Amino acid sequence: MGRPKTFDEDAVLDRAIEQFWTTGYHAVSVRDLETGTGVLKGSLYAAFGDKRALFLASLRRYADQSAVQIRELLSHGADPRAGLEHYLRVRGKGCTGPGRTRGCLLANTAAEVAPHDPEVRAVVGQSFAKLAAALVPAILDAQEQGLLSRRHDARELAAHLVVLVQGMSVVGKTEPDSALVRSSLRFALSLLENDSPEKSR
Amino acid sequence: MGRPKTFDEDAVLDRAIEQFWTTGYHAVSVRDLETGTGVLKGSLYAAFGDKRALFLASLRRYADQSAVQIRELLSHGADPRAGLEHYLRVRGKGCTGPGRTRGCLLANTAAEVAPHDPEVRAVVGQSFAKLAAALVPAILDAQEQGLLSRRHDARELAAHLVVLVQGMSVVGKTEPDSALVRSSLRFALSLLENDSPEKSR
DNA sequence: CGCGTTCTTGGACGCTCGTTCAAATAATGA
DNA sequence: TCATTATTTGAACGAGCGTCCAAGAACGCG
Repeated sequence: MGRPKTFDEDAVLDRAIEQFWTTGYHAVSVRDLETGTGVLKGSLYAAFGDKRALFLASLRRYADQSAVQIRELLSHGADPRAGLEHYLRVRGKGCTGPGRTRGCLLANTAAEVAPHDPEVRAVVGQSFAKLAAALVPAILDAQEQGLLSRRHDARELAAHLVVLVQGMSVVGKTEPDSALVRSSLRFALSLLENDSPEKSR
Repeated sequence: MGRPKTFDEDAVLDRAIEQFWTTGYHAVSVRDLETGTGVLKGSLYAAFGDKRALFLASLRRYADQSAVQIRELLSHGADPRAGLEHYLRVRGKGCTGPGRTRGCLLANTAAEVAPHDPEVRAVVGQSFAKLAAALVPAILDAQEQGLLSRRHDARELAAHLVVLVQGMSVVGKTEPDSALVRSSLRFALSLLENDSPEKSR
């Protein structure tokens, strides 16, 4: 009953994600969101609440999509080590090149909004923790299969990779094709090479 | 001649740095800067131009201070390797703990402003490049003295550390004492341990 | 065909933003 | 002492912000 909605909420969130991602939370106005999503402000407020609530919904959706994507990327290659390498390569390519200076919405939000909004902070923090948690089993599997050196602790390596990826997404925003990002990516890939003389079990 | 200035421009910049650092560029208003610096807006505009120019001046000052600080930190210990370790430790501690969720102004700016302002982007990008360039000789020295494995290319390791430090400062903004930051720091420190079986020359 | 209900539409509100500027103030040199 | 010059001061401005809401429009149902 009643007049039907003329838009799909998830589709609107996807458009809002794009805007918050490329422009930042404070720099995007509700009028911008109006034209960007194609939904008039009145309807936006009716559907989502206020600007902050719309942002939180967008952020949560982005975080969920990231969690799904990392699982896809990790299961890409022939073995766990190849999955890890693929994840790093995709994340690295994602923040170099023209039009690739948006970085990662989670990193952008961590920098701009997180310290001043506990709810936002929780979403971003938990998302980072989830990313790291998703890397750990891949690392352990690779180590058990003798594809990856046991020199490093799996949890520490996972944390390191998460922090590194966020760093790449931030440093990459200063240049369309950052030499720093490319070099640090190459270094990270070298960490995944099994240069240990140990045998697999 | 004329009425003398009642404030020191550098001191005002230091206060402005604090505000932009903790609150972000867009979220700080000129009224905030007025109260924060103790200088009325009319004088701020007379001395620095507009808000963006004041921000750029603050950012450049911060970047200069960072360049000085990294040299101090690197020359801290007994040898180049100890200097690198000290640099990492200080940067790591700097983004964990209560009241330490401001991160790094350069990283914050890279995330929030850099993509939309070429001049800002240049300052931040060059600053990152300078940090990496400052790390290279320390790494090379440590390798030549047999204190650091030659397994890794010095330039790549330097880039990696810069990106990692920026990543720590971003991830650290989501928690007062981030386990991810601590773990990734521990991992980075393990990279600096000379576990290579090679002899120094 | 009304009736109830839900969503859309866009004008309006109060507020704060960044910026400007004329008047007031405090120093200098003659 | 007084004209000159540089700085301070705070009121004022237009623009844009986020938010609200009354009126209109589109549906299902009896």
